[in-house]
Amino acid sequence: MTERSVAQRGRPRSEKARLAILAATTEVLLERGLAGTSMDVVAGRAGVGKATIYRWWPTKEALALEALYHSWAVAVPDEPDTGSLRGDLAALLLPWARRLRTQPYGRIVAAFITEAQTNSEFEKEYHARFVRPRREQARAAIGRAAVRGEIPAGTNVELTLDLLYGPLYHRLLHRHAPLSDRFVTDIVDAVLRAIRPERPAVMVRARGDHNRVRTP
Amino acid sequence: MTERSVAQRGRPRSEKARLAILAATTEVLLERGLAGTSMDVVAGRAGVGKATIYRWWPTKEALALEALYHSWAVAVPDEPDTGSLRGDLAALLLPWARRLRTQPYGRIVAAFITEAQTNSEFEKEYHARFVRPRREQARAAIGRAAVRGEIPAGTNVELTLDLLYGPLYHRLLHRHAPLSDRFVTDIVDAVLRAIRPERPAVMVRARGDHNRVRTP
DNA sequence: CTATTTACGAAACTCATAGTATCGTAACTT
DNA sequence: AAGTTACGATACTATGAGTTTCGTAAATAG
Repeated sequence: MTERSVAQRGRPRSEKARLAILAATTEVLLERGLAGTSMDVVAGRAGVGKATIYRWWPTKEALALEALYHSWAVAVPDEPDTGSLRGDLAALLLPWARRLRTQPYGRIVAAFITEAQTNSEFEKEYHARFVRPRREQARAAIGRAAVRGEIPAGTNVELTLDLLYGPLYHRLLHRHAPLSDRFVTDIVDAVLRAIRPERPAVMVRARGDHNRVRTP
Repeated sequence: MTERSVAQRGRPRSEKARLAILAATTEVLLERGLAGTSMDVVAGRAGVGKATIYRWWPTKEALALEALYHSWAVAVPDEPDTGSLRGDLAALLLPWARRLRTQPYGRIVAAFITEAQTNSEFEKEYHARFVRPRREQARAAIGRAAVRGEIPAGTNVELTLDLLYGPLYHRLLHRHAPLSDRFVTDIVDAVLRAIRPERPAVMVRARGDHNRVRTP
């Protein structure tokens, strides 16, 4: 989408302007939310002309999406394999929850979700950048747990993912209670109890790791 | 907020106009979403002047909130007591999920959630009308189950509520999968497994009702 | 019946902002 | 040096939320 052919003819795109625009956008987004972010303010703060922004991003929403994605692109945990599903899920969800509560990201995410309801191009990008990767990581962790025999082979994976992420988004968006570490681990524990084999083997709770649980 | 003193002096408020405004608003909301709903169109379709709308509602968002609430105010199940937590929760969640999938309510709810992030007056109203009542009903069902001994007395109720509603909102808003009846009952079953006593008594799955489970 | 009060529909208005168009200039390739 | 593309600045268009004005309608008070 922002690709350029190798052999370019005229003046090359200014990388400095590009980064300034992304940084200014994230800044204003965090200060005022998406609706409160005006393109004139972004252009002014980035020290560029509005036309320069619109040459590379079709809409304010597309710019905002890429800006937030860019600002989050630092330090992605990437597939922690702790040996237990509990550890893997905590490793995925805890850092995410921690970042979410450092700044008012909730209203930006809410605005993205709202935009995605009406703008299918935006929806595609939003899912590709913010939703699918996280689900894939959790799906992989669940897959490893199934291979280890830690959970039944027939586990409903899609349901499990929704049970994990649903409550997190719920609190992020409805703000009826904090996204605390405790909340995250409570969700993980609850989901593990829900999908664990019916007749729990000997292993019943150690609150630490549990290795190898055989399902009948 | 729309209250009037008993002894009124001038021309009384037109109930006909009020209902026409609410109906037109819901109609346009469903057709175009909140962002696509213009006050001129609502006024035109309701056959009223814009000033009449703004005399009774402070903003478009406040009007939209009341309009959707009003359109949903018909047929509220109200505290089903089926005798089992599973039955009670299904009775609460299934009709809601069914209504949500009959029309594009998701984008309206998304817009409400987004507005609530920035407008605290709106947030208060949104919670009072759309969030709190449903949570209260589910909380009551969980309370009855605890009294019956169906679930442990120490159950984390807030967590349980988020485990129930979170996944539903998640699919409503992210639209990665349908809000099917099956999904709803799967959530309920999973949550019941999660909060059921550790050492499951004899009762292990009947997919029907299960009455009275004694916790050690 | 008349005066007073409040609501009404219509229409013109203000103001903010997303997105476009124009312009003169800068930075690159051939 | 010529051609091409990007740049910042600025003026512009279009849309829509919310306000104001106006003449009129529906009620109450005396």
